[in-house]
Amino acid sequence: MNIEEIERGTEEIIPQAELRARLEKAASSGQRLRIKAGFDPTAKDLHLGHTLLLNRLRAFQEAGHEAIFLIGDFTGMIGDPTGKNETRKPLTREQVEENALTYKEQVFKILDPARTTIEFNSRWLDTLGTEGILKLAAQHTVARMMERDDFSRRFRDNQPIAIHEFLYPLLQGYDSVALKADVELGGTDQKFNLLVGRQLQQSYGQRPQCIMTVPILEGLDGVQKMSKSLGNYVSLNDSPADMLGKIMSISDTLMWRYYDLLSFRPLQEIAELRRAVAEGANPRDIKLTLGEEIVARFHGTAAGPAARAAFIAQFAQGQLPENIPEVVITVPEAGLSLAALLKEAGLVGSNGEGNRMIDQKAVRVDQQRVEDRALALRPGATYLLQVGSRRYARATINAAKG
RNA sequence: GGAGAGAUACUCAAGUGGCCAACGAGGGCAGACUGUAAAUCUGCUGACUAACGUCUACGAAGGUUCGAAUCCUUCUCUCUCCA
Repeated sequence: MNIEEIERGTEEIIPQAELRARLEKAASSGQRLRIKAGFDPTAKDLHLGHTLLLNRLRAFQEAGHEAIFLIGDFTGMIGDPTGKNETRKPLTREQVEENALTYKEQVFKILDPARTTIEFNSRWLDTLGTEGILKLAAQHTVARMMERDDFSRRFRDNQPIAIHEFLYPLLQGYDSVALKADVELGGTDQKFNLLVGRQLQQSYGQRPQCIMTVPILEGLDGVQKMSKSLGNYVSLNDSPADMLGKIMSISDTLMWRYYDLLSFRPLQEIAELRRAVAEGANPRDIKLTLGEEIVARFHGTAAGPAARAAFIAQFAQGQLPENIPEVVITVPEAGLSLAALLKEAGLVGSNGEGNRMIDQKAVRVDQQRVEDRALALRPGATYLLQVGSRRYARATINAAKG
């Protein structure tokens, strides 16, 4: 067993000595530890930020332990208030179930199915009942709840805090009781909730879990955390080209952070890459290597080099991308302005935006820049439409038949 | 239960009868420069329109007015203080 591999990329382990002792004991006795990681099915698909946790889970699996992938279908209907400035909108049961399904499909891109148990916390929370809730709520005080940074901050800033939000950490902690978790993983923003789990297990007569936190991955902007709602994320469902493109758009500084947190390369190898850049290697190429590794992880080993080659062809050599969407546009007799065509082709959201893009020299037709709003495209032909450097469409224009 | 404050576009935030499609900042998009970098500079950022202009939008619904984000009424939601 390799403790370094398990602890790699973690932010904090509480208590570290105990975790190591448990791991060693388990290794010698052949016991499988129960490693819990909970996911709130609030988003439809997972992004790279989630994978930090999955990578840790996988590391535990490789050491022979059991990963419990907990889908918070019940708690998802509350919405974890962590890190939010405001109360989250609750999800309906249908939404939660739909999202949970897509989760299942995605996690096995990283996890080993043979050593994974998928759980839904509605299994025990549905039947907890009012009495159970009261008993649970009696285990914690308002003062301790207010220790949590986002609660105290919201309170101080006169932001509303609903009572049910206090229940969230308790229910999450109760999950650990129900699952008899040995270790729970979470982002650093989960530390409070994870600690509540420790305390609750003790209250319910169990050995408290060890907790392990992983850093919050910064999004593509390099400032805010990666999240779907901020739009700065790389989805595991993104196409290879998108995935690589998004990684290429990050800053050089952020690239190293991504290397540290996302790459599976040995730390020594990463240090060598840093040295290469310091000695004059183009950071772009190093970034491509990172992107290639990530693409290969989620789309298969062949996809990585393919995406890299396509990227170089399109952006370094200025060739057209593959897979340009094809659209057929039927033009009414009165004709359509170029802006309207762009809208029909799905490249801009409105005619006004289309005209703005033309004014801003962002529009190309058949690779020729267009600055004239009144340019008319003749029906009966196919044109390559382009807005900016990323939006392409091949539009076949037909005249309406009278 | 009582008293007071507040709700403005993706976010923060100015505007207290016409000059408001709404100052400013952030974000986003585009252009220049590049490595699709980052940083920087410039422009744009409700819809329809070639344009004049029209429509929709300042928590919701009514009302006053030639004219309302702005005034009045009711409602919804939030916060503060007191109980």
